[in-house]
Amino acid sequence: MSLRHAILVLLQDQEASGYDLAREFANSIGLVWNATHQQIYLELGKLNEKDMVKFRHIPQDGKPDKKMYRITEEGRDELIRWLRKPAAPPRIRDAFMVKIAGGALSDPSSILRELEDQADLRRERLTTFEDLARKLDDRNGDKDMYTYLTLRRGILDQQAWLNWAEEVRSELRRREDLTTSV
Amino acid sequence: MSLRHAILVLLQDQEASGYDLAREFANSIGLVWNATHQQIYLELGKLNEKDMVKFRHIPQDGKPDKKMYRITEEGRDELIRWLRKPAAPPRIRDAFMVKIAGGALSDPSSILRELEDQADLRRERLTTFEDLARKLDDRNGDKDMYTYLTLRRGILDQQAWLNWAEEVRSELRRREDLTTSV
DNA sequence: TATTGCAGCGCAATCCGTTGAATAAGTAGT
DNA sequence: ACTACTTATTCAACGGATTGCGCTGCAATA
Repeated sequence: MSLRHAILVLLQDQEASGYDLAREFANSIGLVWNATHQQIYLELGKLNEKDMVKFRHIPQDGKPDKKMYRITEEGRDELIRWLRKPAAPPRIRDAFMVKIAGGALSDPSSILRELEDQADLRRERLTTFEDLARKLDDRNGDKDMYTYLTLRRGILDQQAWLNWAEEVRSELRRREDLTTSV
Repeated sequence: MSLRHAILVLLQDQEASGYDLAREFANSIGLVWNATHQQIYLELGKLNEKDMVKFRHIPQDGKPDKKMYRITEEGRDELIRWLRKPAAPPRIRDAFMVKIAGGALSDPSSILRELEDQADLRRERLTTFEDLARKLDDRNGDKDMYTYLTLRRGILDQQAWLNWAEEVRSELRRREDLTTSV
């Protein structure tokens, strides 16, 4: 239940609209916490009711009005309270891995096909993370260090995944060799 | 929404009770898909209504009766249909990482403390996965290969995490040196 | 001119998931 | 004798999340 806290973390640095936050969830924080715009707008409403954020109306011409949210004292208190207590380990729910575990039902070629699709995705992520990390390489402020470490987490994760994919390929090839040589 | 399919994968090999499945979710498949027993019982109920599984009553003396579930033709069809269509990439929701991203608010020492707790957990998982993988090292059947690959995924994942933790430690130390030398 | 996309917000229905508890009887340990 | 754990299933309540839909209006593109 910490979409809430992810939002508060983002609002710490700057005032932002729901839309802004949704974009950041699609990029930076999305690395560690996913959320859609509906969820975000809903949560902002709740946070507002609890006085953890407040907003000002910004009328815009042409575009619809927007609400620029900022964190309040109560919000910051809540965030700090949350930071203090230990986080539950993330629960894992990886559909693709379920497929692998039940792989004996599929044929190897279709597994390999999907593996490559997933690998493309990971490679893409890897390069974007690496680019972002390179820009932060002269990390000075505390804040930069923590975003750098967050990115490093993403990078190591993608690399581990890609290494695993390599193992899958060679195992499946090994198996093919065994069966065709019979 | 593929708790369903994870269950079907497990039922493929053997008839099992909800309780059995819950245990397997706590171990083997839990590596890639987490679920509690309540969820499993509920899902078994739904699967039964849709005729994707059926069960027989086993009265037991001493222990309460159990329901042994097995997969049906419809269940197998559904599973195969699902295996064919591409899996959505898993959504990431890692509370601890949210803390890191907002780390500038905490003090480094409390971050390090929690890091070590999480690292303990990962190390523990790593050794259990490695033990299981060693037992499968003469992997022959297709099925064994896929469980082996699943385990490898878990192993590489834990290792990547622990390597990252090492980076966090040295970064935080570096930072401490900088600030204390001022 | 029609379509697509972006910026910006929201509601409603439903589904999924979590928490917490209840029941029931055996077994193992202090 | 008391406690705690294991086997085995189920229910109720709540809150979180997802899916699908709706609105406005500008800018760009085909």
